[in-house]
Amino acid sequence: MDKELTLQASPFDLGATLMCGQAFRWTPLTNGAYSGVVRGVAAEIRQDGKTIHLKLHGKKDIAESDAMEEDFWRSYLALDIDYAKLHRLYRKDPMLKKCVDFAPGIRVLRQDFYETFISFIVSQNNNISRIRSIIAKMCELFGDAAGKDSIGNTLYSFPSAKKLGSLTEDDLAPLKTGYRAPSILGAARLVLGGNISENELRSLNAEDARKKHLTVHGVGPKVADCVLLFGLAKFEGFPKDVWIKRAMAELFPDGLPDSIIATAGIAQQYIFHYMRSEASLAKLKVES
DNA sequence: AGCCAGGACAAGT
DNA sequence: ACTTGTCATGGC
Repeated sequence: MDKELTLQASPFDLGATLMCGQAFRWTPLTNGAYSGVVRGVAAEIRQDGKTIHLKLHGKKDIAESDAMEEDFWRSYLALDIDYAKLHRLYRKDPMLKKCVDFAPGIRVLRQDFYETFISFIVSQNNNISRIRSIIAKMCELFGDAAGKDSIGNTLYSFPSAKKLGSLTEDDLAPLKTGYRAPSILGAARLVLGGNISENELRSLNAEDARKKHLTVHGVGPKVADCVLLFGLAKFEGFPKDVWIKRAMAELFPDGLPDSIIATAGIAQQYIFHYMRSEASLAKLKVES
């Protein structure tokens, strides 16, 4: 089944939102669109001003999935959240204003819990480029063909917990995930066995959901907060990776205002993107 | 060619 | 409760 949708979004920056490091499965095409697979649905998405165009392809088994529906994508892209209001709050702090103003169109996506859980276990002590390539290969080897993008590349779904959990470390070897391999398999098996349950986690408050995550081997404070934020839409999650630690030390020595605690993770994404962008600009300057 | 990366963990203070 | 060494791999 194929379907096209349009959505209205403002403020919104599709490219920055998909490529800022919160999601690893969107690929820029030469025509300015991005291709990816979300819940088994092969999608191509592009932005034209305030309009978002979506081309969806769902094979028979998922043609009835809610991921083929407009409401799903409105939620996925966080278009139901009043970002203008959040921006007004964040801009009360001068440094946070600077971060927001650098890329105000970034939104925190509501991604699939299980995919986020596995993906951020892969992410530990790893760089975004390599995380993307590892996950791409994982999907190619163990996922299912979900469709093709407009230039003919086959798009693969994220492998199910059932599939991933049935693998051995030898099976995973081609991914070169190093010491993370046991954690990846273990996490998939926890989901498969119901010990880690999306429904249960959603019913918990952020603090308890975080504690639950910390019981999983390979999941520490940073990954736990990424899953809370990106996979469970618990916006209190505030992942502290090396960039954020650097930003807190250099840009926010007095900490962040208490007023943002409930949505700290959304603010975090502006800080993260600002910090990484500033660093790459500085590097360019040195090399010239 | 090294340094670094959306870190976690165990062992040691 | 904090600090430190170690871990596999490849991007840059």
